[in-house]
Amino acid sequence: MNLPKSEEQLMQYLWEMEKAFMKDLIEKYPEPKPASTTIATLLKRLLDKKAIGFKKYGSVREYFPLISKEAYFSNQMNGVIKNFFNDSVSQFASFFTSKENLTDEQLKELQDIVQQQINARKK
Amino acid sequence: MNLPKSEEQLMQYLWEMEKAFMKDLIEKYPEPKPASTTIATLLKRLLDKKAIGFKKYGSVREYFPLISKEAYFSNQMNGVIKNFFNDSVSQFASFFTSKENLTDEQLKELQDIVQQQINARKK
DNA sequence: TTTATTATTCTACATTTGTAGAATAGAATT
DNA sequence: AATTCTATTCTACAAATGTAGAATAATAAA
Repeated sequence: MNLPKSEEQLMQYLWEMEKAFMKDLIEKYPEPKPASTTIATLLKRLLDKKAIGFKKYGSVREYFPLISKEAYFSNQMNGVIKNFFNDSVSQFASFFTSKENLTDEQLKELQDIVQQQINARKK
Repeated sequence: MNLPKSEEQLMQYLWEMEKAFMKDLIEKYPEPKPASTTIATLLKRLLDKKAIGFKKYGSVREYFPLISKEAYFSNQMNGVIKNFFNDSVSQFASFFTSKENLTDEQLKELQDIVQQQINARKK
């Protein structure tokens, strides 16, 4: 699933809120907000793609994501890693740690995170 | 600079080759290759966007990237990190190490990479 | 119940993207 | 020189995307 920018943005809000009525979503947008019909269109397109679902409360719909942020993101990353680092995760990691402007603290954090992960696995 | 898939693919080849004549690019594509005019169109669009340039050899053009793979990729990543991890690199790293299906070896590699990076910095 | 408000669907339309045929120009080959 | 091949530009067009007005339905407020 690869969503266009505008829909991804909306998903972002929805992931954040977990579930929301249209009006809540509209509120999320910063000024200048898009027309409400624009948002309605996006919701409809996302429904068609089965990226979101809704539960009816009377006649009002409460929307919620059908694909998790994790799954979606993971998918995006795989694409990036495949395309830019011919599928080598470590090549990616290497690039990431050196080129991405990580501060020393962040690098240290990363070290901890990796260590934790390693510990968590050897059980 | 955010390029559409088809152009990104072409850039990918060009980054790999560093510089290339149109025919070399065509060769890069796997079967079924797109029509040569399709590639020509993409080259033109990339020229318009100033993502690539060319040097003339007689009447033949040798194309080359004007934006580096590093810069482009870095930009992509920043977008992803900003959108998905509200700008927190470590939050990203954490997600990456746990959710991305890293093998134990890859995780170890990552550990080394981080260590190296840390060493490289404390001069 | 009349009116104003909100949510949804439909329709519309300009851009952007993916793809490629037609036309043209220069270069290589016969 | 005539023919063929290659690169490039132009034009074209369908599909996807970004955006929103018009119409309609359902609800809430006057």
